Amino acid sequence: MERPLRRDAQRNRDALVAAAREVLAERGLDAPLEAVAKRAGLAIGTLYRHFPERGDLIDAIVGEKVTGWIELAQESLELPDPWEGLVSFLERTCELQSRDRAFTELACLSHLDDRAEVNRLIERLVARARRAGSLREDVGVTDLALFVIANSRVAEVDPGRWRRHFHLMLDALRPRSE
Amino acid sequence: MERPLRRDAQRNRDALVAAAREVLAERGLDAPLEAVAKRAGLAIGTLYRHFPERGDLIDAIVGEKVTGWIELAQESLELPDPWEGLVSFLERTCELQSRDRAFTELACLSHLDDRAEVNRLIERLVARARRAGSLREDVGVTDLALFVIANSRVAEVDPGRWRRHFHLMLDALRPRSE
DNA sequence: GTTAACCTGAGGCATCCCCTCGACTTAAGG
DNA sequence: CCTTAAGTCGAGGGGATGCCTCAGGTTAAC
Repeated sequence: MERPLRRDAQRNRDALVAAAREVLAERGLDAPLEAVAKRAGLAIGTLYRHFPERGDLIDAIVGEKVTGWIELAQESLELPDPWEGLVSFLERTCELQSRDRAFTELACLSHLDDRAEVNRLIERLVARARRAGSLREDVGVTDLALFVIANSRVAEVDPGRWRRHFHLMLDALRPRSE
Repeated sequence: MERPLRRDAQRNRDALVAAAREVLAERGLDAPLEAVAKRAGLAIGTLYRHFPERGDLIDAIVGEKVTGWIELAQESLELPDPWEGLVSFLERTCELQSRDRAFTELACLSHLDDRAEVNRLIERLVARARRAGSLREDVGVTDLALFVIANSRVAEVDPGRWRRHFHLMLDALRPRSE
């Protein structure tokens, strides 16, 4: 049923996806599709041939990013030390934000269904860290969300300094008396 | 030389400035001027009669906001307790951000000349708090700027919770051992 | 060589915001 | 009142930007 794409068509399709990754990272989820085509060195018509609806291309990229984020959370859960696990997740999330505007948008500004999955994992990261006494007792998932949201602007405005801010915030998460 | 405005003209001019305050607070510094006219219940032509260049109206509002911010810093410096002074400044700044998008933009995203004045005052707030031992030694003006920048996004995305985030951040500013 | 698949990019459409200007309205002074 | 200069109105011209289509030229594949 599914005829394979002609070789050049396949190459172009791949180029479009790669270009979309770059452009969305730079300009966010509603970057103009013409910028994507241009980056891929193709005409806008070609883009529409492969992805007739705006959603098609964007969805592909968003899917990738969400999957990547979920994997990140899972890997962090597998780290033996609970505190390190939590820090690893937060730090790498913040780093993604500093380099990928589209990721930032879906991480803190949108309300995807897929976020539910990540939220569950974050809850486990938090519960584990708290049980180990590494996290302030009154800090919950919501607070970490605020944390990530806060970083999104810092990373945007001053990409060279988000890490400094990040470490200050981490200090706020530790229990008061050691 | 300066004929006074006709009474209705003066009333309209005032209405425009008031409308601009509201609209800029809601939509940021580059809100469409037509929204301002509409809010004032006037036609766009009237707005242009009073403020022939875009800058004229915006500048008036920006001026107000900067002045207000400087006054806030001065008041905070006059509080007897250094830590309270710093907190007061930060908290009221964050609160302004939560209600005024134009303020947010000029407070963390732009590079006005007038910011110099505020920066000097902030430096004094910081120096004073540190001398009193209320502030972590390694925290400087830059860190507070990041703090304010961070809040701007939190206040935008989740206006009901910026205060919670604010208090967590304050904890990060205190010296480690009490 | 044939042909179906593919590529191209100018251009029509829509949205948004800028600002102007000629016709109309009204405050203010006599 | 009446005059008139000051003020108001809002349709509309102009420029950006982005979406998407389609007629005509190109090329992979057999």
